[in-house]
Amino acid sequence: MNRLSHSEENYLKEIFHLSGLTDKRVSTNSLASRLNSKASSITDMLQKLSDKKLVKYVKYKGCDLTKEGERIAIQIIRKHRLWETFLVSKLSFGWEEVHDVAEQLEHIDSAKLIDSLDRFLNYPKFDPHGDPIPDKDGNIVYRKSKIKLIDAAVNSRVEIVRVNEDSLALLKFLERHELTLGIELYVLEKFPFDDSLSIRIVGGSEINLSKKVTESIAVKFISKI
Amino acid sequence: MNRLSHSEENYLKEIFHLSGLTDKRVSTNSLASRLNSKASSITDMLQKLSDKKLVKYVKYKGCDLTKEGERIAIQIIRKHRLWETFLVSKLSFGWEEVHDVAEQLEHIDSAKLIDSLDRFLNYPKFDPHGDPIPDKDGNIVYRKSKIKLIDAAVNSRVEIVRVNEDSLALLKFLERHELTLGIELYVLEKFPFDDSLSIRIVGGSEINLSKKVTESIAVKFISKI
DNA sequence: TTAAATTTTTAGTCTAGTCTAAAAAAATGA
DNA sequence: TCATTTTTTTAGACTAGACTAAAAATTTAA
Ligand SMILES: [Mn+2]
Ligand SMILES: [Mn+2]
Ligand SMILES: [Mn+2]
Ligand SMILES: [Mn+2]
Repeated sequence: MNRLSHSEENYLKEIFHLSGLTDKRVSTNSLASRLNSKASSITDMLQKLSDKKLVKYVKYKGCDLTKEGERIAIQIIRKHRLWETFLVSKLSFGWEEVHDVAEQLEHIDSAKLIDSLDRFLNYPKFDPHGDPIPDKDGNIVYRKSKIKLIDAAVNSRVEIVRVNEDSLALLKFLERHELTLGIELYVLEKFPFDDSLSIRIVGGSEINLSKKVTESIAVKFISKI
Repeated sequence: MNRLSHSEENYLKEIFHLSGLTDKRVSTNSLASRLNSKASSITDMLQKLSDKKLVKYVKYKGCDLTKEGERIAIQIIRKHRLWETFLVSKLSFGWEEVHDVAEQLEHIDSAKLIDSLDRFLNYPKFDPHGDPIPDKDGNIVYRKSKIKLIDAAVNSRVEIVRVNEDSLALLKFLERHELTLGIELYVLEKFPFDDSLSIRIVGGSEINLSKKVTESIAVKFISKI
């Protein structure tokens, strides 16, 4: 297979992410908004990727990845997450600073480089936001029994295992309030009025979190309190 | 200044290298052959870079860099050489494996990344081939009193301080014969017939080196023997 | 000094990736 | 159901960066 352009790689990656969420066909418009481009551009590219047998595309019916397309998408995600991990753990970047650089680094084409980096980092399983890092062969081990904080039961003790990396502002907010990976929380009370949630950081202070925040944090259950 | 394309950055870098050698105007054809493209493409790009005030271009008279063009070229070279150093010293790449990957990595746009990398590597002065690494401000400290092996005097002891990285085959040849940076040699005899040169590695074996090889190695004088 | 060779530029074409505007298909809902 | 709205595709245009072929300028050398 010929080398793909950055643009083609970004399409494959985004199709993977979108179809992972819904586990079905990805619409032209949803891609357009994620890729910050116009629907007509998406249609063009889907036709090209379809010719290359990387996506299954049916006019007016959206697309999904072929086996080969998925393989490539996963390798790009692997690179993205390994680079993010490198930036945080070796170069002392903050977790809110790594995504944009990783968007560039993920397109570097060298199997030897990425496998050496993986070894250098000691084969990390998760990136700085708690997302799983696919291995060399494309296997992804998803964390089992992980729920959104918004769905956690009142009076439970939980640990933050993953945050949504899409928003810079969210990551800064979380950092500011010490809501980082591995931190444990008590879920105190839910407020139906605005769907906010009060938590207490174990050994720390009480905070009221908005729906927008509690939807973006994933936790694992530790115990009842 | 707007972000430059990979192609524009490669032009600037190559103009810098070519004008460094001759310290005068760079011809269209010399650029074409170094960049593996056609003279007409070079002309187009030079006109564009001239509009952007990155090169001084006079029709039919070649070009050279403006202050700003040179500044950018040096930053790209800094990135290239820091990445090569990273690959060799942290990821155990061989010195013949790093150039192609660095050609990609040099275009990653993040001042924070490159300055962190510099610190992580402990501010290296030279890359794996012995070329100087420009600092953050673009200062380049060239090694003083460095001569080509071909010009070294018979009966002198010298140390290898730099090799030409352009040819993969050369780097492999040198590796194979233990002719790496820091290695010391006795210059034994010159053979006018084919301009070859016999050397002995200090504590090692005698080797006859072709003109092509001795032109591509730079050494520093240690002592008479 | 001028004719021939070489180098460089111009003119025109191509592809990738994007866009806008218009047309067509699909989904919605009264 | 069928008219309206929404989504998607097509048609046509643009830009960056490359190419080939032909024209123009420069250099070489007889
Ligand atoms: Mn990311
Ligand atoms: Mn991440
Ligand atoms: Mn190099
Ligand atoms: Mn080098």
